[in-house]
This record gives sequence, C-alpha cells and structure tokens, in this order.
Amino acid sequence: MERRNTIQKQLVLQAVAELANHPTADEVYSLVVKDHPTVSKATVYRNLASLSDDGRLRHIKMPSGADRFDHQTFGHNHIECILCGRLEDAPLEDQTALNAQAAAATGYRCVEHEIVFRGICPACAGKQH
Amino acid sequence: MERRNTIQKQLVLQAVAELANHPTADEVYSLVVKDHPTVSKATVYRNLASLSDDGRLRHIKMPSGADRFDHQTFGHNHIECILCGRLEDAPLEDQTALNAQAAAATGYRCVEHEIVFRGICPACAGKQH
DNA sequence: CTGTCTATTGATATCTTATATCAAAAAGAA
DNA sequence: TTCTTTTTGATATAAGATATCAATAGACAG
Repeated sequence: MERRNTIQKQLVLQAVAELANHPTADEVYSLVVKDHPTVSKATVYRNLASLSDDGRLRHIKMPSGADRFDHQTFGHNHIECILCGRLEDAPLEDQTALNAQAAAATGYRCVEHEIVFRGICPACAGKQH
Repeated sequence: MERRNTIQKQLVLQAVAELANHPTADEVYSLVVKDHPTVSKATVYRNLASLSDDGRLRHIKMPSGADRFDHQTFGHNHIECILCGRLEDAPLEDQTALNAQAAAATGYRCVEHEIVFRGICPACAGKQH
C-alpha cells in the first residue's frame, strides 16, 4: 500500500506540532480549517491515524473523552488536570520494568502500557486557594 | 440527596459480582434482562455509575472500547488481551509511589492513576502456535 | 397502614467520538 | 500527458454513554 504525501497530511502534522499541547482531533481540525476551509473532518481523523501508524505522531488513548495526539513520539507519560482538562507531559523515568512485572504476574506476552495520571494542576490549585 | 435501595440497583450489583470477570455495561444489562426483562439499559448505566460513586463497584475506564466494572473495589491493576479482548487482574505490588513521582515532576496535586496493561494472553499465545 | 415527597425508573432522544461508504479528485510513476 | 491507485470530501453510520421527562415506587411521618 503506497503512502502518498498529500497537503492535507502535511497540514495535520503541522497543526499538531503547532498546537504542541496534545490536541484532540477536533482541535486539530479547527486549526486546519482556519486557513483551509475545504478540509474535511474525516480527513483529519484519517491522517491522524495514518501518521500515528507511521510513528510520526503519538496517539494517546484517553480513558475518558477524546483521544489526543502528540508530536513528540518518544516514550513519556502524561498527566491530566481533572478540573481544567489540560494534558501535560509527566517526565518520569522509564517504566518498562512494570511490563515485565505484569507479564510475570499474569503469564501474558508482549506486554505494554501507557499511564495517564490525573490530578490538579498548579493553576487550578491556585484558583481554589 | 437521599439514596434509595431499589431492586434494579441490587440486580446490577449482583450481576457484576456474578459475571466476576470485569463485565461491560452491556454485558451486565444482558444478564439482568434475562430474569427481569423490563429493566432499562439506562437504569443499568445509572446504577453502575451510582454504585461506583458509592465505592461499591470499581469503574475501569478503558482507553479503547467500552468501560468495565469490577466487584473488587480495592486497588489492583488490569491487563487486556489485544487478541481476544479479555480483561484480567494484574496483581502487582502497589504503585502509589508512581503518583508521588508524577506529582513531584509536574507540580500537580492529588495525583492518581490506573494502569491497563495490554498483551497476549496464554490461551491466544498458544493458538498462534 | 396510608399518604406524601422525591429519588428512581423506563422509554427514547440526543450527544460525543470515531469509522464506513463511495463517487470524485489528485499523487506518483511511466 | 496518461494511467493507476490512494486519498479526499461529504455524509451516513456506529458505539458508547448521557439527557429528558412523565410515570413509578422507595422511605418516612403520622
């Protein structure tokens, strides 16, 4: 399956990089249509999936709400504010040892995981005073 | 807000315990309607949420697909088979230290997390030969 | 046991997020 | 340019879950 480099794909990739802070598909779409009103939302979804497949984006599957996308593709964890909904990087040391533990405890193979922490961000903690 | 103990709520709680292996809302509904065909799916959803709120069930928010519910309410992790979709317990030692790490790294407060590991279960690994 | 009050129910509509469909358009190779 | 196949745009559909609202039924007072 040949992979073509369309301008829509470039726009999507660029939008994710520009938004930087883990946008949802909808947020990417909103940015793209600003300058290119003919781009379809389906195309945004398709290109986000395709780019994630190719390893050019990271697809963060959220336990609640819309999935998010990250232009940083190397492994790192994330933390979500339960009040304002923002998602930030959580620069922890690598947790791959956990995978081996889970594999040993369950007998499963090829174990992977991704953690989305939840808490209250400094800004929201300040507002609640 | 008063909390009433309806027979529908009892049926939902009992169904989750009976199914044992982390049923989805739909699976709970299917079991309940067998003996009580008038119970509405909305009622199942509402009672699953209400019972989880009260700490009588555990709501496992899945990164993909339907959420699941656990009659064991104490903390433990889960692992999902990427081939057959089954969800089992992953009895790891407590990972609360991770929360403190994430809090320190990000400045967030009241940090929590839940890990859903993904891998291939022994049964599926066997089938693939 | 009866009546009152209000949480809960059943039925259904609606919402959100995401994917499927399909004719038309465009990328890449010759 | 011409041909082939992927990709697009528009829209329909799907899954999972919540909202709406009149009718029902717990819990409590008496």
